[in-house]
Amino acid sequence: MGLQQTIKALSDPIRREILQLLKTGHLSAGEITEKFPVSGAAISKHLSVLKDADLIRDDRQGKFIFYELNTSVLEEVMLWLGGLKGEEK
Amino acid sequence: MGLQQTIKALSDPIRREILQLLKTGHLSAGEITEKFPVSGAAISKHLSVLKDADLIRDDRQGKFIFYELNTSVLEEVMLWLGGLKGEEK
DNA sequence: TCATCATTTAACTTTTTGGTTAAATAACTC
DNA sequence: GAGTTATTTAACCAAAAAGTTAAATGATGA
Repeated sequence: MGLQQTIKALSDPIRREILQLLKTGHLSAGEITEKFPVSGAAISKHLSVLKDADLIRDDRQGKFIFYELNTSVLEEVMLWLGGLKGEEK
Repeated sequence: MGLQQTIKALSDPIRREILQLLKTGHLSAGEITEKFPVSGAAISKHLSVLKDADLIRDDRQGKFIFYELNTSVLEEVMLWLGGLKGEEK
């Protein structure tokens, strides 16, 4: 993990949109797939990138796998950005 | 420009290091190149990615081209990240 | 157990990215 | 103008990323 993995995960527009979708609450892989013009397999890979970066958590409920947002890891990105703008006064 | 271009530019570790180096002040392309184990041409391309994203500005002084940090464009990234963490209260 | 549904994984293709070396530009100095 | 230095651009290559379809996995329910 770490900053590199987080920023890389954030650098794809579909992945960022997925995160935005999850702001409103958890969604299953299928529900997420419906929102994008790409295959379920492609979305599944995006989800695994996000999961590896710990930006989302998964929760299997029977047939479905629900994904939910985890923003805690964004802290490190914010700090790095803040550091760049010299906010150490 | 826009968020996508900014985050993409930030997603490479060498480019992030270049930005950090420029925190202390402007540096020429050659001075930047010295800090990394890759060719000047490779650094030149990184610099052009950063410049296209408006994260740095260049300033030719005779033979040298000096680069300096421009953090203003980071605002948009911060806002996006903030939005994701639901800081609209 | 079999059929079905939700999702992931495998195998493969195309595009993008980051690197290289060599040639082109740009500016200085003699 | 010729030679030198700083940097970029061109042409190319290899590895990584993102997509596809098809096969595999996991869970449900008749």
